[in-house]
Amino acid sequence: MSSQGLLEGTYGTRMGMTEDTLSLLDRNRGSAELWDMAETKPSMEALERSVPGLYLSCFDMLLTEETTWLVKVSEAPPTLPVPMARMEPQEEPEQCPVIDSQEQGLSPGLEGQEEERSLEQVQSMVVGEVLKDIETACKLLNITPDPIEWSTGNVQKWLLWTEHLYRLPHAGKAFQELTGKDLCAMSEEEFRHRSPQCGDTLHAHLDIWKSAAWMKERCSVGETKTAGNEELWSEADSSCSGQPIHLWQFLRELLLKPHSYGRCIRWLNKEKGIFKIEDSAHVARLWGLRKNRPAMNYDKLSRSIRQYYKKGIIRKPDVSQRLVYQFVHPV
DNA sequence: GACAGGATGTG
DNA sequence: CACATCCTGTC
Repeated sequence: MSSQGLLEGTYGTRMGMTEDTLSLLDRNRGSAELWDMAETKPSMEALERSVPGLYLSCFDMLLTEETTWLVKVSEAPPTLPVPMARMEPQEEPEQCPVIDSQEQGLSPGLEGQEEERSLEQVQSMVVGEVLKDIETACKLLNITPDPIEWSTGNVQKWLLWTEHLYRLPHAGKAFQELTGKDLCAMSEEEFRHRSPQCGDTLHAHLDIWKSAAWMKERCSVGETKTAGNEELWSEADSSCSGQPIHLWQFLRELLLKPHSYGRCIRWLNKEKGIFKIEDSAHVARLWGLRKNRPAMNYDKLSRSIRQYYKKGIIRKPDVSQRLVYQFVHPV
């Protein structure tokens, strides 16, 4: 089968598939209460924990529950729930011997591992494609990937785009005068209230955008891209020790991973503990992300660093330079 | 924009 | 207590 044929087949079945997979996503609304909480109080503490879980479980469901479905419709390859049908032609059904052998019950011992590995591959590919498609949409619409930053105009653009992509009835009016922040704080319930026909669908799509923005922030420095999934979660090392992370610990963490963060913070003299913040805005954004402080900036971060002067944790080096600090007790 | 540090509020 | 936020002022 030619990729042309695949494309057509995909396109033809897109609507049905989309609805199916979206309703799947909807069943995963376990975290909905958390969003509701965020609505009453914009402290989005629960967000950090809920989003990655939601994100992973979304694709988890796609990749587990739907596996048989994925295999069986190999004549008419499936679409994924997000605008990423374009990736399909690259993945011809003939290219999946693993899944085929599974269908025929071959080598049951290898099956599990092989399946797991191929699922992982598919998963990271899916994540990558989602991010890519969001990026494309952003360029096209001239909006930022993070919904929280959207103006009312941006929200309308996104609505038009999503409606167009999924042939949804126009619901822009129901969401007029809402900013991205408003939208992000809304529960699925409210979405449906404003648009009974497609509120849930829109809410599900917004969730994906939110998760993608979250992911992107986590690995935006460097070209970690999709491959760095494992590294992303192991990054929680010092923060999972229980207590909330301190700023100086966080800075140490970043300095420990020059591969990921070397562009925004690096050692000038590791032995003496002297480091330089190369991209103040970016470091501040990462700190804000870690602490769930969207309004964090370098002005505030540096004020916190200055509090360390008195405590003897961080100081200015003997020859004071812009954006250069020194740990008083280097490791 | 970086930097210094006071004042005040918060979980 | 460890910031987060805001602010005045200097370089």
